Amino acid sequence: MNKLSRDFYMGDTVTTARELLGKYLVRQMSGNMIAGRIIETEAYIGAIDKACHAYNGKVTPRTKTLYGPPGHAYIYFIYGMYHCMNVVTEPEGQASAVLIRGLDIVKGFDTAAGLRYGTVKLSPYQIRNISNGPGKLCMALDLTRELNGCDLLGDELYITDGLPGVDNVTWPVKATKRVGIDYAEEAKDFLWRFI
DNA sequence: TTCAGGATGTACT
DNA sequence: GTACATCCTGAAC
Repeated sequence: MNKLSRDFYMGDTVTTARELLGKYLVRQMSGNMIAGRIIETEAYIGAIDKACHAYNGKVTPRTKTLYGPPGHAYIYFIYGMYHCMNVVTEPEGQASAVLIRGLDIVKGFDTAAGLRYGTVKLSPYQIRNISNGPGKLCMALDLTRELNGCDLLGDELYITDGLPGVDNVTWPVKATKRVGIDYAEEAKDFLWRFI
């Protein structure tokens, strides 16, 4: 397993979004580790994307991280109760990021279940829904604003191209329209969502 | 199995 | 005051 390098995040955001599929998001906590395969992403590019919080050079306390150097986590609070996690891409000064929308938990399932539901005994319905959405995966991995701006080349939260004992899986990549952003007008039609 | 409605903090008008 | 990169619950098919 190798951590993805800073260079990986430096390039084009849409390309990075596609390449993040199948990679592993790893969360290290005291004594516990949770890892999940990335199965769904979306690209957000501040300069030209009305859906992005930082569209047209907007800077707010919330979006500040987006302008920072690549390879950092941008975690924000939405709808009053949920978090979403992005990976900051492109060089410092470019407000671009890849939203992680879906994960397949491959390590530390019980720990993730405890964080998300408060129990390790889950119904099939709960197992299916443990991390198949941006808000859900943040609950399962305990991603909060505490980790906003966290360096993905550090030890607490990072992304690798493989894990010991876990087979890499590949499957056809689909590019689709993004969801939940109808207000963004023409930007909602960009094929920037990858499954 | 799908659907409508509510919860709720932050940022922007 | 309004809208938001969401999810869960409960009700109807």
